[in-house]
Amino acid sequence: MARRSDHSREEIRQMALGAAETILEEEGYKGLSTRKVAKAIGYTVGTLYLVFEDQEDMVLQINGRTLDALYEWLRARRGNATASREMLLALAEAYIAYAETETPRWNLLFEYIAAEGNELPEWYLAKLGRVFGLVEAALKPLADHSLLEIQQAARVLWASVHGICTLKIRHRMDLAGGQSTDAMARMLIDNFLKGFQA
Amino acid sequence: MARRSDHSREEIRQMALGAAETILEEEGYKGLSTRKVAKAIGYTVGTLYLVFEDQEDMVLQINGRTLDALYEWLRARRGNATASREMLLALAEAYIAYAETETPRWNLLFEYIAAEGNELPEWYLAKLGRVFGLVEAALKPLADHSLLEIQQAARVLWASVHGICTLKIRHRMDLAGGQSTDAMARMLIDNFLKGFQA
DNA sequence: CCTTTAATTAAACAGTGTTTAATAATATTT
DNA sequence: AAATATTATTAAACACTGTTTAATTAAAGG
Repeated sequence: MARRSDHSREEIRQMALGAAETILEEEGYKGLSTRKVAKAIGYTVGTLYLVFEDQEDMVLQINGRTLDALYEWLRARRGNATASREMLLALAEAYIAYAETETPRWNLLFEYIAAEGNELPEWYLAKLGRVFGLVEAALKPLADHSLLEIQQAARVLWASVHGICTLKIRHRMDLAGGQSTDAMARMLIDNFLKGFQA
Repeated sequence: MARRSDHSREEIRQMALGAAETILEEEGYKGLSTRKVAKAIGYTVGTLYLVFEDQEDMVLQINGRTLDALYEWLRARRGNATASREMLLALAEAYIAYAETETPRWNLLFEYIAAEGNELPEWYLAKLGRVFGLVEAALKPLADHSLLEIQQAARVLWASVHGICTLKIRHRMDLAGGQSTDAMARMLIDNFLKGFQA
């Protein structure tokens, strides 16, 4: 067959991404394959290569949608506290909850490692920046710091929460003295903020 | 052929792990395959399955050796400062340096995700605990805290440094306001400690 | 109606992890 | 020493994987 045009390219792209997300959820990120995605949308692998450069590109586009979803998830859960501390705690808990709820998608977010030299595309960095922005916004009330300092603190804090989340989800912290991930994030934020505001 | 017994099982295991590490270094963790390892040591895949349960088991054993190497690396570089801050900074910088120097091996350390339910084996958790122990030791001089508090702080701090390292190496922080990873770790440790000691 | 265009597929290639039965070199027993 | 039992090792198969290719076929343009 040829030129069925049952669906536009954009439609196929969206269908593929949707199908990939379903497979991801059901079989984990190692169960994701081009053939499965193609079959799920009633096409062949060849068609996928009309819409994605290669599998890495597909993963990157899934990750783009995940970043959007994560942004909305965090925004909906950050609360409306005026105090930095409360908002940061809410963001951290929301981030951890997202990782626990959507573990395979969250894993895929970090599975993709830009191969030597080929950096992440602009549109992807923009989505990433939007997420960081939420943390920056929460830190803004601390007026006695420059914008740069706040940007940097946001990155440090966010990366740290992410690290706690990672080690917990990958079972790297099943050792003695086990606190909950939330408690660890709280310990981090409380102590960091005390130091940052001093 | 059969029963050559050129090498004992244990010898084959060691040879395989060594070969795997070389491949890892040269081709990254996606270039690692059972067939390549087998070929490198002059055997066939079948022989590998006499020595490893499956590829996941092989990865876990590589990771075990990486944890040992990391432990020695950190121990050799932590310095002999009496102050917690200086030792923690040295540890953090050493950890980041290790990740940058041995990126593929370090990546593999977190690529292995225990499949639903099957937890990490005891011997692996022990090796992990030994690494955490270095951080705990650095925090011990802060006498005004219980052992439990120190254990918890060690985990929080270590996870946080790891998070910074991850986001940097996976290019998730190529955004405005770029500080060096070391500077971020310093910011983290300084602020956290100020809060923790208060 | 015929020709051009391009969407779609089937098939191939080279690789992967893993399992199987066959092979051949060593131990053990006779 | 010869025959037998054992087992290390391999070759081949199976069912996958990502990716590329040429062939097909439906629709668009003239």
